[in-house]
Amino acid sequence: MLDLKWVRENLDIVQKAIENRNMKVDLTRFRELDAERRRLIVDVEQLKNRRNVVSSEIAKLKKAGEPAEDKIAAMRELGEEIKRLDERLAEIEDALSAIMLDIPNIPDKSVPIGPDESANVVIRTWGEPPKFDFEPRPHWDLGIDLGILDFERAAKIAKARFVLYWDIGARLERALLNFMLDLHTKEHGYTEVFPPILVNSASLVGTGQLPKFADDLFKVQNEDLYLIPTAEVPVTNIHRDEILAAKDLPRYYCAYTPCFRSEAGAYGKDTRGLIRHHQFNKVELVKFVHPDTSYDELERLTANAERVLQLLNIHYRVVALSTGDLGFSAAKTYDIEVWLPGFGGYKEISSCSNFEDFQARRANIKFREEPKAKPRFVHTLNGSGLAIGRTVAAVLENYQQADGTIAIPEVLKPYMAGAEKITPRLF
RNA sequence: GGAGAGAUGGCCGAGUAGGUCGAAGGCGCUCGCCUGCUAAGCGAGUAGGGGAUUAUAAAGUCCCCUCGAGGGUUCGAAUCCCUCUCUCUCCGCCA
Repeated sequence: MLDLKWVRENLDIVQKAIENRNMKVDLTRFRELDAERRRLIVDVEQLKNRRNVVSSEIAKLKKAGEPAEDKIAAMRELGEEIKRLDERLAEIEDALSAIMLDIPNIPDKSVPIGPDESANVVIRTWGEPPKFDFEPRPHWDLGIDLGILDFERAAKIAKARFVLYWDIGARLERALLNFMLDLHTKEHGYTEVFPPILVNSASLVGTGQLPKFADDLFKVQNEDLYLIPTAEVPVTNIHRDEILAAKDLPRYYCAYTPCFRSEAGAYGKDTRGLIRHHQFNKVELVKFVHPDTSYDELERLTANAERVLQLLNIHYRVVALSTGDLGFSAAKTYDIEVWLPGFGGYKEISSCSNFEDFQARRANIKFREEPKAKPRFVHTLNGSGLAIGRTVAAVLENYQQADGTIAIPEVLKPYMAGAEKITPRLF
């Protein structure tokens, strides 16, 4: 959410930012509601002031044993008037906050302007695509033939876009998430947390998934609870409605959680393999930082995520998202796109964003510069470090051998119970 | 799931026959004084949000709201009523 006063005074900037995002929001209604709200506040508060003054006069009269019936009668009428105005004000404020919650974040100046992902800009690449003296195969073929990925049974148990990992495939998933958690906690200074994976609607409003994107979420029946689409939601909300001390910043958290997405608008997209599932595992990095440092922190966060692929020795590139491709809450985002030789292209494996104070204002996360200073909003950031399922896909495709087996990356060997490579499951 | 108790400022904790209570007191914290140093002591300050005012901002001043959340009763509610949420204790069930 943006600051109400700031929006009032910078309507043209907001309008332009929304257009750059290829979205529409009608700001004339905002202008009307905002003006009406302030008019009403002035009126109703004047009346309330009078009520307070006269009520204390009544108290004095009562104490002195003197009659106050005329004043009480007058206040009874005033009370009715106040009630009417308060109701009207509440309606206006509801409508206004609905608009405010629907306005996306303002992209940072450095974000490339463009209508969609075609305007994204490649910032850097790392490593090189592996060379094969055979035709590399996609991970789903490899996984199915090795008997470690079972899409058919997963569809039987749940539905399409789920997977059942078998044996060393399951271990590879677990190895990757342990490797990532160890890397970020031991070498990058993150504190590991393990949060609830069901969250309430207030948390989802805090990070920006609600009210706008309810269709993307799985909701628990008859409860105000949703399956998390990303650990960003519970972890960012750790400090909802809190005021941190300046010395508490920056805070770095990492979390492994499963993630659940309805993929409502994704029919026909990425229908094969591990790329776009209703349930997937992810290690998430979340930062709470001082506003002055958030863009430096974004660079470091992205570097922390990249480190995973570097250690796995898998080629990738980093892309700056354009205004048209940028997420609703983000001010700036780098996607890390991993090379998938069997699939024959790059695929997003991490999305690292600076939300500035957009989430902090929604979730009311503040800090004090000095012990007595006025609280200010922190800046929040997060990024995948990394999505596990897509990393499995990347390992399978990049480490595949001519005979259909998969070599195990050096850094994963300590996590693989002595296995040197993935061979077909025999039972 | 059943029964009971509770929810007040960063923390602890007063405050129920409704009337200067946004709230005593203590701790903590900030600033100052005092003191070779430290401790102790003394003084002052110390919730959040919103609105008005000033050409903008900071500061200031005035006002409104908030004593878990939302509603109600009343001229007036931390105090009374209703609903919800959470915490604790006991019982039941359960990994």
